[in-house]
Amino acid sequence: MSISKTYNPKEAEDKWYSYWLNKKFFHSEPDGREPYTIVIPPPNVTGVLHMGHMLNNTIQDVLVRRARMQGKNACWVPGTDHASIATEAKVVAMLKEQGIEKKDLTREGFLKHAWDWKEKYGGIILKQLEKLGASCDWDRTRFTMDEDLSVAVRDTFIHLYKKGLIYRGVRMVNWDPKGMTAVSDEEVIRKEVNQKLYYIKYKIAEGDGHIVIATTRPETIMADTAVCINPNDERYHYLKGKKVLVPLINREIPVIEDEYVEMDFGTGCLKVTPAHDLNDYELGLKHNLPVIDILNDDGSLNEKAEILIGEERFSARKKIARLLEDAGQLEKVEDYKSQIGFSERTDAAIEPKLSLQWFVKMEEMAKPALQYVLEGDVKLIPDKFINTYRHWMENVKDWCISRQLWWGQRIPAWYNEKGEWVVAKDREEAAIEFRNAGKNFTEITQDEDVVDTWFSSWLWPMSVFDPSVCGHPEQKGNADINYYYPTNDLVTAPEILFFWVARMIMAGHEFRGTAPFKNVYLTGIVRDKIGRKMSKSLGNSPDPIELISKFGADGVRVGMLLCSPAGNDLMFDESYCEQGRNFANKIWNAFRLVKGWTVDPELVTEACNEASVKWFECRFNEALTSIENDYQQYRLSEALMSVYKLVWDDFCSWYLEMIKPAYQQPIDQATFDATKGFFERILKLLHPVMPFLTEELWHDEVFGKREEMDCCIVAPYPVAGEADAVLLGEMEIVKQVISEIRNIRNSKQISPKESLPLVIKSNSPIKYDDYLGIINKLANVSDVTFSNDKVSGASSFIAGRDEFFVSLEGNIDAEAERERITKELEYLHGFLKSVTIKLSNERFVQNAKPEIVENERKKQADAEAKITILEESLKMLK
RNA sequence: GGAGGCUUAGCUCAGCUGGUUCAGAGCAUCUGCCUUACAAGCAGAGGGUCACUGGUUCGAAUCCAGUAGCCUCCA
Repeated sequence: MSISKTYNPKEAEDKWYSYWLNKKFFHSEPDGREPYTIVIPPPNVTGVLHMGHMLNNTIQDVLVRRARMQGKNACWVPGTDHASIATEAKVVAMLKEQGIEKKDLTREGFLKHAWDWKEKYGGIILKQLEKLGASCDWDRTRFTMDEDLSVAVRDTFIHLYKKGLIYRGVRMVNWDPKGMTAVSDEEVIRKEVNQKLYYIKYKIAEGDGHIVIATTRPETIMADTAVCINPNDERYHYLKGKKVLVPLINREIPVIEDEYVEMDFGTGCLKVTPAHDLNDYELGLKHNLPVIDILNDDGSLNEKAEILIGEERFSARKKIARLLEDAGQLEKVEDYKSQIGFSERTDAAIEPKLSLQWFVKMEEMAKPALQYVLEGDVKLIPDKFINTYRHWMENVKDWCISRQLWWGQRIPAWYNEKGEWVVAKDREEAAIEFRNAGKNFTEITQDEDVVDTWFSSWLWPMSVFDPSVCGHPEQKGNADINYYYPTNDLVTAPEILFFWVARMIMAGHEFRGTAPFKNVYLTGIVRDKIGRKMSKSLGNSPDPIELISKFGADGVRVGMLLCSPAGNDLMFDESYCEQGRNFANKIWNAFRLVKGWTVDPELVTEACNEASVKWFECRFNEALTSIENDYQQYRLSEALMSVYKLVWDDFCSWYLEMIKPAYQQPIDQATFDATKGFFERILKLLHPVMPFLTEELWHDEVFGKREEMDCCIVAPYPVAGEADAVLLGEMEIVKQVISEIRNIRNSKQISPKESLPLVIKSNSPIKYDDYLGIINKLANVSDVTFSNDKVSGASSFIAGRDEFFVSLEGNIDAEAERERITKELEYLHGFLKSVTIKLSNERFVQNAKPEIVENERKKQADAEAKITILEESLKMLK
């Protein structure tokens, strides 16, 4: 093994990742052990690794590795989703660069390009995950458009259609004019935008005068089919029953009344445009208004607009404003802020549009899905998300699942020439369905649209194991799904709680009768250190792969976890990774120290080494208990911090210093063996977080020859044993003594090489003899003597109930000493007073729990004892 | 506009069912150290009116109400 002064991660990372792969440690097959399963939230196949993935996958890997070491049959299933809009957009853009227009291609031709693209660029992200150390079962890698997963989607569609849970209808949908497809509510991102509010004059038909209407969308006036006033609005009573003329095109439209109109917004008059606004659409339905759709699918104006035909909607807006102004029908323009929806995938402003689409009824499916969470069968971590989950599930809207795209699973609906349809798995079945329904046909055509990507990913926890159960609740399923499902933990972002997590629960319930996972760990959003969301456009996101090469995968993993409380956003900063790298280096060097020792088998184990070993054993158990507790509550960052302190402070700074032999001196066998044992346990404890470093050290010859399969990745995870509280307490006092002596040395500028005489006046049962070696080694004392008297002219301090005196050459500064003691006395008197007041309060003694009162009495006694000691010391100084 | 959350040291966060003079951790800062594992280090130190105002209680960072500021989701 190299004796380099610093840990070099690169070498270890490549070496051990391929070793693990070769030995199939990541691969899982059902067996008699308890399973532990995670399915990866499938990243977008077009995606590249970003900080959100780093966080998310680090957490999953920690959970999986720990479960594996605990002897469970751990299985982490990786894969990607086909991201229909995003991928199609990328492929379209790529083709355009090559001078090919999508519209010139057939569906098959386009799909061939898309698959080529996917084979070439897709799945980069999975390769990147390997660099992070992700222990996914790569043999199980799935893609949402795999043949059998696509069949699952098709059969699910058919099943839900037959059950009456899928329907086709004309509804107002979110139209993405750039992607030329409908998108679901969840794919619309609302942003506040600076807009203008145009005040437009509408002439009153048959009479004089006009009314003024405020709108942000003047380009839609040609689609107006009414003007609406509030019936309680006295200003407009004169308009009742009248008609007005749409400016520029002079079409007559009625004035209607509805309390929906807010009297104090704008002018109190609302133009009603049922084709281009959701609320207007509903108003239109209520008042039986016609619908005039003036927009093409790409967002340009069509012939129904009568003017500006072919003009794109935003340039049309500007032109209309000018036309209105020229016609004297634009009263004024105001600045106005409002929320506008944008397509998550293309960032185009969403156009509310009426169209014929396929929908999933959500209400019925939402009910059981809500129950799982409310009853705790699915735990959300942290649980503050339960409220939002409930709110969404109780107000759920139907899910628009059709997409006007080619990349995805085609909707299994078939039409005859009359436009009548059946739902069936293929053309032959469709023909049978038509015949059964008594409908004629000469030709059958399949629906041109595909289903939403989420309509495949909601099946993910089932389809990765046995796609054939999707759409077939009667199917028992194969051995895999019966073993791995339901999975244990899902790690994902809160922003997809509804459109993914909730729907997976629905699908799981529908086809397996259980929720697909037991715990959902919701990570925060990764922000930069000034709190901005990391994004490509801001350029504030570090490249994860560069981070790994800079700090090592282990360092980055530590860095991610250090700043990631569950459910809270994290302010990421590279310095966390630096801290992780430094930690790795610390462990590396501790190992170098131990490795460098020579053992003398003849050497008798000294009492102080024995005490040190006993102490660290207890300390390890104590820490492990608290670490386990943290893990159980998914407090990963705290678990890591406890490990960090156990290793750095307790093991390196205290334990190793306690047992470290003098320069070039040998160590005794028992202490050395114990230390090696501790080191192994520490490596195991660290492995889930720092897999590479720990595996590297695990195989060092210091531990003897390892069998081929004897690897840290599968080493049994430590189990906490007893921690002797008395011993732990005593060592705390010993450590305090050492610190005090170091302090005296520090403040008096005495070199560490100069040993100091120590007198102990012990008032407690602690047997300092056992610890003298330790004190001597760490504080460099000589001539330790026990005494029943105080030592005058010495620096003194109290640890526990015992007094310690360090005589210094030359006189001590009596004045300073007096001041120090006086200060401490002041504090103790104050402390004692507060305790005494408490204890003399009858209501406290009566109401407080007995153990708390008892504790107060102990505090009182301790304080009194200390005060006595200090007062005596003070007298001696005078 | 509706719902929820947050506010503790310079920064990022702990603080479980109120109970040590309870105010904590890590990082950063400051002071000494090249002490043969580690300067990516060692030994120490300083730093906070627990957002604000009231209330409940023997006792409040912790429970309740209101105020302010920030964030998220929904309309």
